[in-house]
Amino acid sequence: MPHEEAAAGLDRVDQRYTRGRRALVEVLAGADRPLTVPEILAASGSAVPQSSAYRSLTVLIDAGVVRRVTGTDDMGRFELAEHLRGHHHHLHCVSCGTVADVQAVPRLERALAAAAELAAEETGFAVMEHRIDLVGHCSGCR
Amino acid sequence: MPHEEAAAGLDRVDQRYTRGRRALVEVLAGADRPLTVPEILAASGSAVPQSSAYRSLTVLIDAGVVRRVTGTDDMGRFELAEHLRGHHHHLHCVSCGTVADVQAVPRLERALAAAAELAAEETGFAVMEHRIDLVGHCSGCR
DNA sequence: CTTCCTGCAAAAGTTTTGCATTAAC
DNA sequence: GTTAATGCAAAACTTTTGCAGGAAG
Repeated sequence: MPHEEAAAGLDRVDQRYTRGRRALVEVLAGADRPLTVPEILAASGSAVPQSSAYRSLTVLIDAGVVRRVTGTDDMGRFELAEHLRGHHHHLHCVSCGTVADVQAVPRLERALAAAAELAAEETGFAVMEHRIDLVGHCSGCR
Repeated sequence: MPHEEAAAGLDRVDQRYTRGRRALVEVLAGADRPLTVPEILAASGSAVPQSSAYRSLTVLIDAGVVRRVTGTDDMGRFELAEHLRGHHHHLHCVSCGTVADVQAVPRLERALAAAAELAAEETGFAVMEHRIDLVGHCSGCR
């Protein structure tokens, strides 16, 4: 259970670990892929109203507990942050929009880190993280 | 001018290259980064109404002329397809949401292509394209 | 107790759709 | 001339916000 980490993260930004926020973390911890807000609401059994979900997700992102992922459509998808979930990348399905998790490949990670640094130098961009996404058709949509 | 390519692409999917669609292609051809729909509308001087812009962009994507990019926020951003614009990647600014283009690095591209193939084998995903995005703060937001 | 979070409802913003008109071929 | 794209207006959908009530520390 990632509750300790979540509590610690919230504490860092002077936020409380309330019942609603705990429910959100629990839903995300039980998912094997990033979830949309409608999916989160359904999974929590209407224990969390929309507005609180959006507000709490924003807070959790701020606390470094949750990460927002954008797919091929423009619908917010949410997952636990890397230190709670492990480093991985995403497969985006162009037909149904679903995002699936995929394990990171160490060799690729090293190459990427180097390239990101290079790109940062060239552009004056302060790089915080990199993303590699593979886009295509998931097994269900083929 | 990418008009010939656009016309050809539309022809392939039995679509007409109309005045409105030409205007959209022209706006995107003149941009150095992916644009949101509001930005596109502003740039075209209200020559294209919202609904037509969305409808035409969908058609142009279908024709392989335009590509949709998703940033850190959930707002659609559009740019010309790779064969009209050249291969490149994106820098996403987490504070203002702007997406800037960045030239691709050949060495990295090779590593990525190999990794994408590997990931495809492991997951049963039919990979169509890969994306590398760097996320951070742009020079204006630092 | 005091402060912050929640919940409802309504607003704001982007994207989609129906239908009559207009333009493309 | 026929078919398909457009333009307007209004709907649908996700996300944001105001404000009174309730929970957390």
